[in-house]
Amino acid sequence: MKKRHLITAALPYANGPIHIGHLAGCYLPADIYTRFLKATGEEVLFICGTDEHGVAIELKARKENTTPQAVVDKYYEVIRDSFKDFGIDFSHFSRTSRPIHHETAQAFFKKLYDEGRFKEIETEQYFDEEAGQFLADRYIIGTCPKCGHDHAYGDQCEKCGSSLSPDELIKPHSALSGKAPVKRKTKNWFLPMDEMAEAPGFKEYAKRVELWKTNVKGQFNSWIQQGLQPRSMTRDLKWGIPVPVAGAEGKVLYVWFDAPIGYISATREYFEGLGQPEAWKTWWQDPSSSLVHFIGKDNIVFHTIIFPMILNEHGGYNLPDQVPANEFLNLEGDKLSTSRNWAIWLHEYLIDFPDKQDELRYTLTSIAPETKDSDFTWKDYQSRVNSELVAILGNFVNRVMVLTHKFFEGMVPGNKLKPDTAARAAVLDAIRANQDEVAGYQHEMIRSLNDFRFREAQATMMNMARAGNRFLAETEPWKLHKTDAAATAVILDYALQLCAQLALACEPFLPFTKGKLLQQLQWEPDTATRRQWWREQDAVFPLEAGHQLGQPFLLFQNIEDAAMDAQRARLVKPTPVEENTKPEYTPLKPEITYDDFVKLDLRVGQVIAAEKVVGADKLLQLTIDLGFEQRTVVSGIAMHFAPEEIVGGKVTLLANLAPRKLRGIMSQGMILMAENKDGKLLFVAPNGSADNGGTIS
RNA sequence: GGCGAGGUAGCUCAGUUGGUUAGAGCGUAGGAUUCAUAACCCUAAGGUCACGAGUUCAAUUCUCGUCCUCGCUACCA
Repeated sequence: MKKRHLITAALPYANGPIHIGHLAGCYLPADIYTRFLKATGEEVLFICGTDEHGVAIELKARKENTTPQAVVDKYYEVIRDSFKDFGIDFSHFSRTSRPIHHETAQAFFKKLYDEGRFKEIETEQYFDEEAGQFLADRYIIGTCPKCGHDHAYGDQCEKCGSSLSPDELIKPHSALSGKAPVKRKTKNWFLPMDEMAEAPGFKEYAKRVELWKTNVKGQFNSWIQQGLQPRSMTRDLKWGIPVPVAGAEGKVLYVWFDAPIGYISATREYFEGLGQPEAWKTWWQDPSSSLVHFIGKDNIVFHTIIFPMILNEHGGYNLPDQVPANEFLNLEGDKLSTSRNWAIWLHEYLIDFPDKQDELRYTLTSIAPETKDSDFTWKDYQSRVNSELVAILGNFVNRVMVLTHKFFEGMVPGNKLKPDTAARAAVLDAIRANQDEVAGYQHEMIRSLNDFRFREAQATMMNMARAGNRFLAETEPWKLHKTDAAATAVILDYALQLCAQLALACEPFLPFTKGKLLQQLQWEPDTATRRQWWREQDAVFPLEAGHQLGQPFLLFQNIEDAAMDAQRARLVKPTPVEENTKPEYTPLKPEITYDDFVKLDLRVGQVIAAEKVVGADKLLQLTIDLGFEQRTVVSGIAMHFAPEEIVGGKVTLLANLAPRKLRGIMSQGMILMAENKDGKLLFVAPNGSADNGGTIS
């Protein structure tokens, strides 16, 4: 065991919020492991932050008509708060747009550059002249040469599944401007990974990979055996960290170069905040520190090959000791998808299930995709909560608390009993047997945690509560109390000590429950007690005779069917990929004459009042000012706009449309709306200061 | 296309360095019980271990092939 443990969790990409798949695959295991190590008294640092660069964020900003900075600012906060709410206990949560990260990443690049580690290679890349930038393969669209699908991407055709290069596409055009891209020469800096794989430091590191999880080892070996190719560490993009080299204007660092370095800059930032600007080096460079990366399976190659290679070439850094990558979590049988909104978002979950963080943590850990993809269903969630958390753990604690209050006024009754009758000897035997059983689980759980088998560890923790329930069934203190109060006292004393151990045991998995349990026990374990239990693996019986317990309350509540039905109803079945990504243009209508057009009386209007139409989901009742008069217009835009956000806005009104009653309200005209491909409505309005009532032609 | 991982009870998952009856939790059925959120506790039923072939005295486990799921894919090997 090394002296200190640096734990990282994959930097979440700041183009959307966090969903249960992220939590189950990466952040929860990392948090459990960190909490476990801390409980044993180890020195631990748990580092994370948002990854805020790259082409996807640039495109999202463009699509939403805002800036990349605004996008990342928004999601940085959402993501940070989600983690906080779920008790993901980072030592520090940073972001890659901070100056300290830019400096760190640039310094890294500069050192490798100055030492001649990169290869400068000139290639031809597709360039969008109108957008003024180079295009990633994914952003070139054209007709698939194999199946004729007219919306194939430059890297792959989603319809027939064939892999493509942009050159193969028929009629290629840019996803940004729609124009045909041209080829331009550009210079980039490549990491000669084939050569670097032969470096002694890397070869030494490769040996330890043999001991890692099969999925990780498999991919690692696959890449090494196939032979590595040089890979560009710079990109022709705008949004990112400028390449700190002369002649590299307009180029940024490849996100996969800069993102892992984010672990380092976040560590630096953390210690600078503590006023110890040099302390980060101990964690990254002292060989007595271990480095563990928690990631999802999509990140294996970067964390097991590219980043270690960069660290090794830079020199002076520790290479990872473990990369326990998980597989993926599905939701109700389908892949999670941010773009298709097939997900359970953490911030939304807490609105519907306030104070039920541990219920989700428990479910996700019990189905964590440790060896293969797994599936989250609301039915399963309900079952885990009701028949495990409520029935086993919550119920055991409640039974013990209620019995103690009933028989001993809520005081720890003490454990002194002589085996002076056969019945009493049997009670003491039962306690001893149960102690042995629980100690077995304790050792097993700690073993599992050390081996990154968190699902198994959590199940073993629950076995302790099961043992508690069995103990009560065997000793039946509610019966015995009528004949032997002294024997009943020792039974409940032991059961309470078991509750205290459960509070210790559930800490990595269920931190909120741990707090509730301690509150009921009116007990706060000191570091030595925790450490003794977790490290030396001795059972501890910390509650002293006469100690006054708190009032019992339920740790968990049953989840009703109705709540699950509501959640399932909320999930929108994802549409097939091609339907969603292919822009569908409505066919043109038959030709009309100018005379047809002039029949329309279009006017500039202004919304001066808006309210929801009672009993209608989609309708807003608007009052439109036309200068010379005010109109009441009922418009089907309530799903897209809140009344208060549109008051004051200019609109285009079709003013001579025959009035029509909608939901009992006479609507005098129609508001013109544009619809984008996501089905979102946008107002069509004059872009200057047009007067209300002005004509439009 | 290539490579990697996976396909084991109704569900979620363990496991097998090849060897008699393949495990757990949940769900289901039966029993027992009433301190406890009709919860707990005990018992039982449930599986040609994706499919086909091969090696072997013996294959769910090793080899090859096929099908399916997921991930990665650097002009793709």
